[in-house]
Amino acid sequence: MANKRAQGRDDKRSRILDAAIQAFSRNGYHATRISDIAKAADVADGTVYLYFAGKEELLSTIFEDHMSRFLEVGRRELSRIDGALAKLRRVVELHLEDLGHNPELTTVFQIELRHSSRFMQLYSRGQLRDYFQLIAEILEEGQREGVIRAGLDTWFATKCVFGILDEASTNRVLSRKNYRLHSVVPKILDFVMKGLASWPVFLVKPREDQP
Amino acid sequence: MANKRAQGRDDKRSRILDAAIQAFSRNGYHATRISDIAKAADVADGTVYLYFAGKEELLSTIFEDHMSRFLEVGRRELSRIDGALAKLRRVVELHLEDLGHNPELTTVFQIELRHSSRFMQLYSRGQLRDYFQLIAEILEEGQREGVIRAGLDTWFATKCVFGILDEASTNRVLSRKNYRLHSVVPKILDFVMKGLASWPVFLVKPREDQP
Amino acid sequence: MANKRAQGRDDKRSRILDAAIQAFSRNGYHATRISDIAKAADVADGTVYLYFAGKEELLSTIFEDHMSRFLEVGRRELSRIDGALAKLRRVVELHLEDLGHNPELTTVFQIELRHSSRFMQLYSRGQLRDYFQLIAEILEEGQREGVIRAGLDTWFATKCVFGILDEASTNRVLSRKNYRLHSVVPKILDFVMKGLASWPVFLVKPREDQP
Amino acid sequence: MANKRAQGRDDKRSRILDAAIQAFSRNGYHATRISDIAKAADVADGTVYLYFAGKEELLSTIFEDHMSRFLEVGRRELSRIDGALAKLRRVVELHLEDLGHNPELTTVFQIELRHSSRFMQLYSRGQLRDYFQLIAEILEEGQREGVIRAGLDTWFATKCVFGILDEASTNRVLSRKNYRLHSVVPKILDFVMKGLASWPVFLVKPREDQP
DNA sequence: CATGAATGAGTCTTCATTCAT
DNA sequence: GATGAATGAAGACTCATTCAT
Repeated sequence: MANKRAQGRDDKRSRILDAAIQAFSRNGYHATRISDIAKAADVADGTVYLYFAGKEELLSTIFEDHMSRFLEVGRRELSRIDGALAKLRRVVELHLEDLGHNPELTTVFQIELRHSSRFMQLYSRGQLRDYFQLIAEILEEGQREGVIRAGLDTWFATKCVFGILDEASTNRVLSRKNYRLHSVVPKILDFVMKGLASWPVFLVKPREDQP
Repeated sequence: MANKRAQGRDDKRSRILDAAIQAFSRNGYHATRISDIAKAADVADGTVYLYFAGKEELLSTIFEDHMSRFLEVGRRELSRIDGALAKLRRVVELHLEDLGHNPELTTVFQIELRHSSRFMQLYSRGQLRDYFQLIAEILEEGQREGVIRAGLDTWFATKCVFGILDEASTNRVLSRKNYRLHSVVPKILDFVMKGLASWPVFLVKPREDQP
Repeated sequence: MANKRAQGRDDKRSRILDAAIQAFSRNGYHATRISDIAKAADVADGTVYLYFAGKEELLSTIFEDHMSRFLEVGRRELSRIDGALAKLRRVVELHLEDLGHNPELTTVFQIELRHSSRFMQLYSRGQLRDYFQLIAEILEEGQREGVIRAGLDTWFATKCVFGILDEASTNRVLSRKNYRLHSVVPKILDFVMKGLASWPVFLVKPREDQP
Repeated sequence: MANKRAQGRDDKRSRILDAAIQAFSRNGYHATRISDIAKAADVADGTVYLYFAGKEELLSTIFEDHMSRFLEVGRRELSRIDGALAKLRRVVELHLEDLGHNPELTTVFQIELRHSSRFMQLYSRGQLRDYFQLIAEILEEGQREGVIRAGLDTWFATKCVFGILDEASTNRVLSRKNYRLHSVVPKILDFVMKGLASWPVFLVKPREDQP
């Protein structure tokens, strides 16, 4: 009975959260009314406030909940993988796949969340920082393995990698085409690993662009 | 006289636009009221509507105006530069510098603009596409010169480069530190050109990540 | 057992009532939520409705309960006192003391109760009328004793006395100073008995203000 | 033209204020919706906020506006009257008449205003204090003339007089009978001047109630 | 009797936009 | 062209009350 009630609670919370994701992604954060969400979740307007402090918390909860699960899954998977390159590939796949499984969530993350005044806080600390840390550790592992250039500022490189993944995600959302992940992932890895330069550049005048 | 009148118009238009940039960046798009902008521009509320169709157009005009000028300057400068690598370096500099000269504009671009429902349209077409084109042409020129890998999907690579630049801009806005551009630009170029991989990886098994 | 159960009921009822007095006086009737009262009384929200029909009844019950007790005590005490003047003095003392012993109750009576739409009904009938009656009877007794002017409209005079007592109570609440009752009571009696006029006025032209 | 506009402003302000008095007195402060007031004043809801900060300010403005006018008229009239007793009589008349001319205003003052959280501030300072001062000065003048007992605490006596007047006003509102002022005023003056006591009391044992 | 999760009606306030002057 | 007073639609949030357990 207690179980049933607890399930009822979780059930309602989930339904509200799902409805919010749908609504935010379809109509945008500001255009979405609490009453829309409540109606879609089949609860009363006031019920939303039993689970969330307000509209903004709904948005940040969506982010945090999803990010938590993503990080958890990511860490678990990566712990089973050997080799920085293989790990990196998996991260790229997860980043694109994960959001790919829930395109509406992607819209919320890529478009709506950016606007939130709270996003700046979420950005630099909290779970997004954890994600950065996850990537940075892979790069450092790669350096120890020798497959990633020593001397590279791994935190800076992490931001670059994230920028590319983020841009790829945004692209998927905006282009609405069903990007084929299996074709995008290798391209990203190729770029991330080898950059733009053709080898001769390095072989002949490897330090041209370094001061 | 006609000139003077035209200047009067332009003057007012500029003042409104400047006020809008300040206000949007300081308080965010939604928290900014037309009356705030009008007061800061020293015009009546209604006057804003003589120059702009509404609040949203104010935002898109900021984007378009600035992007136009940026592209114009960019194209002019690049036409005087020889060599794809030198051009690429200049683009990176311009991207970061330009927005760097007007940090408030950066905020508007990186945070507020993303939220606009019209941004999706602006993103895929219009001037942002022109900007992508500018970069893509450099990459293609580099391929012809042999300094950039042949066989690289230049449009895809352009998106990657843009993702990195965009992330770098966002970082500057959010970290509020005075990023020293002269230290960031070389790091970006280094990453963009050489990627993550240490050379031995390529020399030993150059196609590991290619299907 | 029935007793115990009844005590349980009364106990809960009392706790709710006490909590309501505290809350109403501290935050005002409208700003007080039923849930505040329930929490302070350590019962569930719904339990409040087992004892009271609603928020409004809580307010009127506070008034009626207290007024009943006040009248009961008042009548008992007065029955043991001889002489209208002594009785009057005791009424003044009781009015100020009683509410004085429970300043929060005073706030509820002086400030919150006035606002109740039901107050108008309570005012003209019910226990407040009983209180008026109590005072009026003293005045009539005084007339029979000869210590109070014959020909005085006792009902009207009662209202005057009440007005003074009420104002004194309000003053105590608002000034938050600890009015010393033993100094206020004689002043009130002095005013009530002798009024403003200096004796010569009466001696020379005693009926100036009478038509 | 400027005049017309200014008139338009004042006109609208007045209409809103009048509508608010009607509405507050008929339905009570809390039950009155801004939209009710706006509709009755024949303006848009938002217009109310161009003239008043909110609902509460509407209430306090009604009080202050009216009290100002009342005090102004009172002071002017009293300056033309000689003798403290005559002045006192006029104050009683004005108090009852003034509110009598606008019974709805009386309801607002006697019932609704008391509930306002701001009333406590208004009570002890501001214009109500000015009113107290007005009465106190008459009493002091009466003491100098010798018609009012020397040694009387005039500030305390003022509160008593006010309490009586206030109670009389409340009575009028609640009883809804058309109190005949010309019969109430003398009764009040009689009570206020002579109190309850029959003369013999004073003549025989004048200080019985003084410590 | 007691609980407290759920309900949903109710409203103040903001502010983009208009238009008479 | 310029003004700024007026408009009125729109919506997040509260909380008294209910009722299934």
